[in-house]
Amino acid sequence: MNFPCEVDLQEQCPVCGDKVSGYHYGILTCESCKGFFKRTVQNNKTYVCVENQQCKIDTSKRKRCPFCRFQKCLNVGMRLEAVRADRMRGGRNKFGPMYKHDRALKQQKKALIQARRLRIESNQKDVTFTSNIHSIAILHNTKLNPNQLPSQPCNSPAVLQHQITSPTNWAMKLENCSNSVELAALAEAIIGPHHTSSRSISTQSPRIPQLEIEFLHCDPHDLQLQKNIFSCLQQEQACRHREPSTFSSVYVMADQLLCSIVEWARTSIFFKELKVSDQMKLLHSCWSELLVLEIISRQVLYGTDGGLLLIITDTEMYLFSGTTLSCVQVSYTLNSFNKSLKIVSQIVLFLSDVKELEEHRFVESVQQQVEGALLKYTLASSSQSCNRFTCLQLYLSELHSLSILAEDYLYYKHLSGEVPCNNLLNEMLHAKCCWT
DNA sequence: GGTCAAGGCCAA
DNA sequence: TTGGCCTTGACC
Repeated sequence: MNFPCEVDLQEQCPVCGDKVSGYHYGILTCESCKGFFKRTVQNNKTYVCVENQQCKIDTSKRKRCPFCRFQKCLNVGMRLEAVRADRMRGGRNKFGPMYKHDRALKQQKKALIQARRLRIESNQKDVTFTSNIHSIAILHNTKLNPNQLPSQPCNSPAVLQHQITSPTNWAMKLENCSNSVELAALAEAIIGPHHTSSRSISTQSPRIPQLEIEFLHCDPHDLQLQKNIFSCLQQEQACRHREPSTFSSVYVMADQLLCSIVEWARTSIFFKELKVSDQMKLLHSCWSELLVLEIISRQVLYGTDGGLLLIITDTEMYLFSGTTLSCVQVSYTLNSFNKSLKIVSQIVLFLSDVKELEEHRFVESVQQQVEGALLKYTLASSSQSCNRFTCLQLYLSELHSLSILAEDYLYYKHLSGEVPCNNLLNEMLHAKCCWT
């Protein structure tokens, strides 16, 4: 992952990049842009751009074009209604709770970055890979097989060989895709063409373990996803000349879910506006969180009673009950938010603290808009919305922890070569391998 | 009483 | 006109 050596705690004004002095008119800005926005609104000023209305605004050029500066103020989220018509001084306005939640979220974000950095440092200090590996499994009334726990050190010849013969670079292909159709074509190229249109899944597909069938039935509306998964499983069976193992089946499903997540992201509001390079950086940073959220969401929406459970364990088998409990809590909490799950996904997508984004200010303003949207949704949907909003933020932290466990386990499987080849999940894990 | 986001003031 | 600093006052 792309982590800077030092997290920049000094906020920059999203309009001009100057030092932020506090919340002003809805967002964090510098004193200069605060004053500029206030004067413009209070005095009903109108400006004209002598260029093409796309002037660059930074600390040195912000005085040159007030038109573009004011447009940028509005674009990054400064609120006209926060300027008081009666010019009353002092006091608080209606944005107070929003500022409070935004601060809490930023604090949480910093804590997450810190935790992630500590974890990476901890991983780097470990001599063997098995000392801190965690396991993730999708179970259905079964227990984890102790044999599934890692036993191979990461610097073994087999692992090194696997790293050398890594799959083709999916990221480069993604960069060349300009729309969802091309992306779907790429996904098909990665997983192989599916022939389910002329065949009956029930008669022609490989023998799939019961738990995977139940998993597929979790989302009866997602037929295309089911077809893709069956197609991949058929291909996996043909390649290995035997039935896919339970783990391979789960891996294929996770990979296909990941493909659908990427497709959703690339066509979603805000994200599609970003440059492809920024899209890739964000996705590389949060794919595992989105994947875990997707799995939990499907569990909540389609299989809450006696269905599949996402269970996280440590290497010590008997320690997993506590984490399991928290995972179930996440599910039930998210259940009450099921209509806003895509907003939650947007938060995860844009919450990633990725440095060196070309459009980092746009991403920051989107973060605020998405958080605002979720707050509005919770305010409109429940009298206890403030508690729910705070709760959700806490569970986002839990989601992040779960995703780290999932990544670790899949990463180990990736290194040990136990996974199906040539897929998106492998590419993400291979990228992780290069970054850490 | 402290905090902090409003508006106001004024030198450059 | 700008932008740094000051004053104000609701909220905690």
